[in-house]
Amino acid sequence: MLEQSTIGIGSSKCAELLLNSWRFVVLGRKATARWTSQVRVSAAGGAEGPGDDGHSWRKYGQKDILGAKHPRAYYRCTHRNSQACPATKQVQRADQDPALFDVVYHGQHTCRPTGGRRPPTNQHNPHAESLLQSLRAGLTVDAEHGALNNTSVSPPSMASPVASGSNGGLAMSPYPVPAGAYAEWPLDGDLQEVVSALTAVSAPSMDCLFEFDPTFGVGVPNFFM
DNA sequence: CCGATTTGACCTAT
DNA sequence: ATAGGTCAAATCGG
Repeated sequence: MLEQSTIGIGSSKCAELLLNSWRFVVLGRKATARWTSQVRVSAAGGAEGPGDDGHSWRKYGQKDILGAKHPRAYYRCTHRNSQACPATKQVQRADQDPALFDVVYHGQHTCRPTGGRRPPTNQHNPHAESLLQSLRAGLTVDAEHGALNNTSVSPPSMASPVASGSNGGLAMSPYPVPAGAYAEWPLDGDLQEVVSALTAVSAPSMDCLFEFDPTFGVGVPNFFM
């Protein structure tokens, strides 16, 4: 189900996830990063905005940004009131490519997707869990503690390199993915692998899960699904 | 009717 | 004063 390939993992780390017709390029954040993460999302086909990332958001504002061609939209978790979920995100269309959106996530979701009973988020492996959750949602989280316990994860299974420089990523699915497609994301086991691979790649850096080279030329791990 | 979006005003840090 | 972020009333849509 999950077919992953990693290419030239070097000092430049930039993860690119291809999910159906959505492409996720995970960028990095600053050293002081807390729970924020940048994700560049491209909507394949003529989709209008980033797809559903697994959470329900409510837009609460929009601003024109200096120097940016397109306005930035502000969203917060729909369950902010009901469950005091602090998660928010900002979405801004990239200047050059109108099909690209930069999405910045802030905070972790503490809301329960389906009114469950266990305590807000989990206390067990905040790191692993949130990472998984985030990956599942199509984003990534900046590690704010170097402690990103890669301890509990299995050894990375770096697949053999694939000459990918090519299908930049729209080939898989010609049409936009309907909401709900996320239900078909890899199972935890697979995600674990992804996570471990990613953490392994960037483990050396304590502040950032992913550091990225603005000129993301080479050494880009790719994960295809 | 109710919840989400729109939009200008308001707030705050630089 | 300016820019970025948020509030909230009006509006929209199911």
